[in-house]
Amino acid sequence: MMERKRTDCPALPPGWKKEEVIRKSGLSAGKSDVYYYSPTGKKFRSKPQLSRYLGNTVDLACFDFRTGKMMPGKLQKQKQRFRHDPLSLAKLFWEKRLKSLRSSDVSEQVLRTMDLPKGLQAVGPDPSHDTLLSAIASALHMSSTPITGQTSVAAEKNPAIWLNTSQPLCKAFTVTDEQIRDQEVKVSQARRSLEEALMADSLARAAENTRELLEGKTA
Amino acid sequence: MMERKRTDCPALPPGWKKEEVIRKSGLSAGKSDVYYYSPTGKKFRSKPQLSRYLGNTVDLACFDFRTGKMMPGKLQKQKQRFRHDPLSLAKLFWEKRLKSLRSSDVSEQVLRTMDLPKGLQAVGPDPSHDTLLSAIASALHMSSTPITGQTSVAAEKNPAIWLNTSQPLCKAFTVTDEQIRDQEVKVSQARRSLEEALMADSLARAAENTRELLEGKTA
DNA sequence: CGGAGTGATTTA
DNA sequence: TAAATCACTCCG
Repeated sequence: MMERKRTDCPALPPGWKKEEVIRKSGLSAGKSDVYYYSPTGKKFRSKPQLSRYLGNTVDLACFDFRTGKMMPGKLQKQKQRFRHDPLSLAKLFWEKRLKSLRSSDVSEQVLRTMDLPKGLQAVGPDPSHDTLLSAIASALHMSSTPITGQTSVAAEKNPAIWLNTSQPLCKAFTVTDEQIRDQEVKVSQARRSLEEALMADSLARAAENTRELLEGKTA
Repeated sequence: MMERKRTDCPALPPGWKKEEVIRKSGLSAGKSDVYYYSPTGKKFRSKPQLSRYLGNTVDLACFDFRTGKMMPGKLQKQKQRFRHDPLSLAKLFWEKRLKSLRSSDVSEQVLRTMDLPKGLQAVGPDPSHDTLLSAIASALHMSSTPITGQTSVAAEKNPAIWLNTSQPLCKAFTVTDEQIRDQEVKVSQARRSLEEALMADSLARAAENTRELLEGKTA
C-alpha cells in the first residue's frame, strides 16, 4: 500500500513526479505500470499521452518512459547491451563452467567429466554440489529471456555484485564481439538441452509411475 | 468494421481456426501476424506455443505456422526425446544435483510463499523437502523459454503433460480455471524470487572466493 | 489488469 | 536479411 510513492523526475521539468505501481495479480503479476504526474496533478499513463501534453516544450525523443531517464545515443528506445558490461562477462564466466558438460548414466561420473578449466576451478567457489547447482542454475537463468528477465532485474538491483564479480574476470579475457556471440549461443543451446532433458525425463517418470499405480490396483 | 475472418484449419483438429492480421502502422506496417484459436477460443501466437499446448496429441513437425498447412518436406523441430538419449541422462544427473539443494532462509521463504494446498502436498509421492524442491526447480526450468512462460503448462492446461504428471493429484481435486490461474501467479512470483536469489548468491560466492584468492597471492 | 498491436531480439 | 518468436506498450 505504501508502494504509491511519487518521486521527482529530473528528466522532466520541475514539479513532475514519477510513480511505479507493481501489478499484484493476474497473468502479469509482478510487472509494473509507470505513471507521471504534472505539477498540477494530472496523471499520464503513456509516452504518447505525455508527449501530446508537453508538445514541443520538451523533447521526449530520448526519454525512456519506463525508467524516467533520458537515454543518450539513439533517438528511439534501444535496450542496447554492450560487450564489456558485467552481464556479458558473467555469462562468459559461467559458460566456461558449462561448456564441457557431458551426459552419463552415472551422476558422479558426469561430475568428473565436467572438466572445468583449471584456472576457473581454482577461481570459482568450492566444488561442492551446492555450488555447482548454483552455477548451473544461474547460467540457465541468465540465458533465458535475455534482456528483460531475471537478468536485468538482478543486474540493475545489484550493481555492486556484478561489478565485483566481473572485475577479476576482466583481467583474464580479451572479449571480442565474435566471442561473446559464440558464448551466448552455447549457453543458449546448453540451456535448451537441459530444459528438454528435464521435461522428457519427468514426463517419462510420470507415465511410469502412473502405469505402476494402475497395475498395482488391478493386480 | 473489418472482419478478420477466422478460417478453419484442416491441418489441425476440428474446431481450430486460423487468422491472419495485417499490421496497419509502425515500422512493420504491411507485415502480417498469424494466429490460431483453439476450439475453446484460446489464442496462439507462435508455433512453439501451439506445439506446447497440443503436446504429443498432434505432430507439428511438418506444420507450417504461417500457411497453416502440413509441409511434408520440411522437418525442422524435434520435440520428442526419450530417456536413453544423452539429454535424458543429463537430466537425471541434474535431478540428482537438485535433490541435494539446501534451502537458505531465502529459498525457504520462496517455498512458503508458494503456499501449496496441503492436500496436494500430502498426495505427492514423497513429501520430503528435497523432493518438493526438486519438483519446483524442475518446473522452473521446464517452464522457461521453450515452454514459453512458466505459466504455460498450467495456463494452457496442456493435456499431454497433465494427464501424465498430475494423474494422482487430479483425483483429489476438482480444479477450476480460477484455481489454476491463482496457482500460475504464485508460481510466477516464486520463480522470480528464486531466480534473483540464486543469481545473487552464486555471484556473491564467486566474488568472495576470487577476492580471497587475490588477497592470498599478495599476502 | 488484459490483450491486441507493434517493437525488439533471436533464429534460420 | 528476412522470418519467427518473444516482450512490451498503451489504452480500455
